[in-house]
Amino acid sequence: MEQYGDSAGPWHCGALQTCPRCLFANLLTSVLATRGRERLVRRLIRDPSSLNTGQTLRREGEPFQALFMLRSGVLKTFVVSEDGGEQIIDFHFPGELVGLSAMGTGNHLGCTMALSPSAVCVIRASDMDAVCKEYPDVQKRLLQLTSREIARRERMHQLMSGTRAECRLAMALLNIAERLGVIASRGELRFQLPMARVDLAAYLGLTAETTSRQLRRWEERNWIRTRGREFTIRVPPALRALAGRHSAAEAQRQVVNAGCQYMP
Amino acid sequence: MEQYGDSAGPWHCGALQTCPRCLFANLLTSVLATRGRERLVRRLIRDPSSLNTGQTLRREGEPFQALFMLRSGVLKTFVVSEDGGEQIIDFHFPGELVGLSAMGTGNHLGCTMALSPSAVCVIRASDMDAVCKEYPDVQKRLLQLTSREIARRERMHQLMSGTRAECRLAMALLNIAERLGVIASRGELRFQLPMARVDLAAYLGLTAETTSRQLRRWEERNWIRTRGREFTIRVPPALRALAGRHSAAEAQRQVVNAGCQYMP
DNA sequence: CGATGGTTTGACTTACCTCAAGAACAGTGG
DNA sequence: CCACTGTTCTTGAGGTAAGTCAAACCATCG
Repeated sequence: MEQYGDSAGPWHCGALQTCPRCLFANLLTSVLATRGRERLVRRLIRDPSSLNTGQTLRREGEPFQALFMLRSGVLKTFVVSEDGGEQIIDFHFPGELVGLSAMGTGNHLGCTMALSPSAVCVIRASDMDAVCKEYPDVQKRLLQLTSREIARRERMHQLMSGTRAECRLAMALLNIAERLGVIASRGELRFQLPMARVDLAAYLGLTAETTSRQLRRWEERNWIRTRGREFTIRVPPALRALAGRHSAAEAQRQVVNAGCQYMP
Repeated sequence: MEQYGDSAGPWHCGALQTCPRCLFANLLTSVLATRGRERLVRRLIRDPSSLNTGQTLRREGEPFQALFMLRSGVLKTFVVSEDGGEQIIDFHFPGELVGLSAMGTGNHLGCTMALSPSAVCVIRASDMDAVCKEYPDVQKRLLQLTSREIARRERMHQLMSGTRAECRLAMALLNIAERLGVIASRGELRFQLPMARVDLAAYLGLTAETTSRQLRRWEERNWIRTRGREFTIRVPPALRALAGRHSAAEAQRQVVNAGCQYMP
């Protein structure tokens, strides 16, 4: 594995250096030989740059001009409703591509802001276009990623349509841990919650109070441990059970009795 | 405008005939000359086919093998949770592409079922792959559509994170009317609700009872008129107001004071 | 040190869910 | 055509989870 920049976390890497986990891993993997990739990266990443906490990456309604690959830090995308309340559409974690939803419509739905000091690679739309035209495989990979984003949002919808606050919160915490790349040690998941409770609540369609109370209830049961934003999920299976493992292959087979006529 | 097949609705068209509103409009528009398009369509649409109410197009977890373009009818995609309850991920309306979310992961998240007699164009993944390789512009268009799907889901998330049942329902009804292609006559929107109340409720994370009660409340105020599945939105602006027009450009500007450093 | 913004906690209210029973409706078969 | 069954939709009564308002608490930072 290549050498990273200084120690701002596992995802952080030097300015114009090759970036195996971010861009390479997600966009160019198995597309080109190493030599070609490096050249391509130089062409795509024009302005590797950084944001301070609270700085915005883009505003609502702005025209789509670039994709962003988040290297380090965490972002949130939100819209502000008439009454002034924020509705959080999504969080963004290191290694994720930001702005995919704006490619189609041509402008951004919400405002994206840094929740912590963050570094992004800026991939201009025009550059991306040119590269895609030249290397169809890159475009195909981009299509795959975009499709996967829909799948992620579909699962999110599933989560949100579960009425109970418990479920939403449980699932959200597990999801965040996963996207942070947290690895279990002795069965526990330890991580820093990257956003304020209010944000987490707004994301889930809850209030900060309910969130807080729910967390305390779990803490009493020793399922989790919180100290400020320091989180430990001590019994991940408990939360997973709450989140409602929606596989249910058997139950489904009982309900759906009609045959599928296209997929033999 | 070209001649359609028999009168199964505005979207319905003959079997292997050119299909200006469905596939052409969405996937091949402004890509190729008319001659080329027709040939391409023949290559892509292998099995135009139909489903009866209750038949499934695909099951949960099945591998991705084809995209579907819905010509007529309405579909729902859902997963069944452990307790046996359906969670509805999405509805699909004529002219829409079904299965985009499975391209990336390689298999389908939920089960897709017809809510009314439906007709679909089947576009095999292998065919699509080949055509995309040959015509990069087609792939680009597909990417755009996929991206737009994310945007749609993001708005959906926004809707779901609004806690109130009122908002969700209002927004959902307007959304359905829009996707059905309903045009206002004398300011009113009349249409057949294509799904059962239970389904609508499951989609929104509500119960059928709350849905029913909410509708009655609106009916008392003369905002809507329902007779079974026959719907009339008599005062669309009223519902739109409830749905919470989340533009709020001014409010946003107050909240977000940090400058945007990438988009001049 | 006080100011600030995030977090917790409490008391109260309300919106929504649950359960249960009718009412409307469609399809079926006599 | 009319009882039938089953399904969907409505309506009601009652309980509970989650929202609201308000105050106390707790870090962080100037």
